[in-house]
Amino acid sequence: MIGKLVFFYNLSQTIIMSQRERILDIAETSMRARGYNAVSFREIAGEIGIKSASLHYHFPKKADLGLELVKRYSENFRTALNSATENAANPIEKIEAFIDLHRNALIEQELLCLCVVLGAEARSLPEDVNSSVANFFQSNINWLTDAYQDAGFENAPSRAKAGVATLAGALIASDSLKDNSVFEAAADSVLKS
Amino acid sequence: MIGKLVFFYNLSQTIIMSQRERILDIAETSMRARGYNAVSFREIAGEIGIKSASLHYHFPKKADLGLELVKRYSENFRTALNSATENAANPIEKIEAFIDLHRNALIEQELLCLCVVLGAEARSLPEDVNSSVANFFQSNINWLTDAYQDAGFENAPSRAKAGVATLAGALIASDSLKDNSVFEAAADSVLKS
DNA sequence: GCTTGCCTATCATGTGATAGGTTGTTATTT
DNA sequence: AAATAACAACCTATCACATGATAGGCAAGC
Repeated sequence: MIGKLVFFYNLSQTIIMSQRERILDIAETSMRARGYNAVSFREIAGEIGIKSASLHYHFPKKADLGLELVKRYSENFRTALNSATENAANPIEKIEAFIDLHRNALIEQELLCLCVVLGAEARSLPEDVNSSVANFFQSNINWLTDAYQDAGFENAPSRAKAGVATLAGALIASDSLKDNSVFEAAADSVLKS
Repeated sequence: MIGKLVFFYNLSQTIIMSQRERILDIAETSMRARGYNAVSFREIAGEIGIKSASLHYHFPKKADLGLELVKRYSENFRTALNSATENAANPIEKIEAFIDLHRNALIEQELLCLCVVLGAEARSLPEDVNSSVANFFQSNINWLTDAYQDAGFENAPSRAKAGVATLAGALIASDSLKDNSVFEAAADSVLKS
C-alpha cells in the first residue's frame, strides 16, 4: 500500500495522502498538545497502526522528524496566511487574518502553535530544530512589521515584535486558564493603534 | 549532614539551606531551561551529588516535585513583586517592576518563567501541577488589573490579560531568537497607555 | 531487479519508582 | 552520664517499563 484514501472536506475530492504526511500530521498534533519530549516514536506509530521501527524508515532520527515538522508547519502557516490575506481590503484585515490563524489553532483545533511549544523547550531541542523555530518567529515578525507599516502604524518593527510575542503568550495563558477571553484581550491589543 | 552552608550575598549572613531547597533550586533551573519532561530525577540528583533514590525521599513522585516547584515559584514571584513595589512612587513604577521581574529572568538568569515553560507542556503535566500553573497566570492577571486600574488606564482587565500574555510570549520569542529587543518591544507595549 | 514500506527482533540506555539497609544526629529514658 | 529509641537523610540494589535506534527479512509494485 502506497497511500491511504483521505477525503478532504474542503476540496470535495479524494486525494492520496502519503504515509509520510500522515506521520507528520499525528506528530504535529501530539507535539502541539504535549511538547517535543513528551512524544515518542511508539506513540505516533501506534496511532497510525504501524510499528515504531517503520517510523525510522521515514525519519531516521527524532531530530529529523522534529525538523521536518517545524519546516512543514512554517510553510503551511505561510501558505494559510497568504491565502487568507490575498483578498484583504486593507492592511488591518491582513493583521486580523494573522490573528485569526492563531485563534483558529486555539479554539478550533484546541492546540497551541507548534513553534510556541517548541520554543518553550528550546534548550532541550536538537540545534537545527531550534533554529528553525527561531526562523518561524523572525519571519512572522518581518511579516507583521510590513503589515503594520502598510497600515501606517508608528514603530512598526517594535510593534510587530510585541505582537508576535503577545499572540504566542496568549495561546499559552489562554490554554492554561481554559479562558479564551485572555486570547481575545491579547488579540485586541495587537490590533490597537 | 543536615544542611549545607550557603552564603547569601544580599543578607551578609550565613544561613542553612536545606537539602530540600537545594533540590528545588536545581530542579527549577533545569525545568525553566528545558521543560518538565526533559528533566529527570537522576540528573537533578547527580548535580547535587546524591543518588536519585534519595530524591524520592524528599519528593516521592515527580508530580510532588513539580507541584512544589510551581508553588514555591509562585510564592517567590509574589514576594519579589511585593518587595519591588513597596517603594514605588506610582502605579506605573509598579508595572515597571512587574516587567523587571520578567526581564531579570530572561537577561540576568538567562531562564524563562517556570510557568510559561510548563504552560506550554500543559497537557503532558500532572493535573494538579497544571492547575497551579493556571493559578499563577490568574493571580498575575489580577495583580496587573489592579495596577492598571490604579494607573487610571481604561479596560484594565483586558489590558492585564494582554499584558501577562505579552510578557510570557516575549520570554519565549526573545529566548528563541536570542534577541532581547523582542522582549524590550514587548515591555514597551505593556507600559503603553 | 530495484525500490518502497513495512515487519520482527533486538539493543543499550534512561526512566520513575520501591524495598531495605546504614549512618549520624537528636530525644527520651534509665 | 550512659543506654536506647527515634528519626532524617542518605545508600545499594533492583524493578518494570519506555525510549530511540539498528539489523535484517519479506512482500508488493513499477
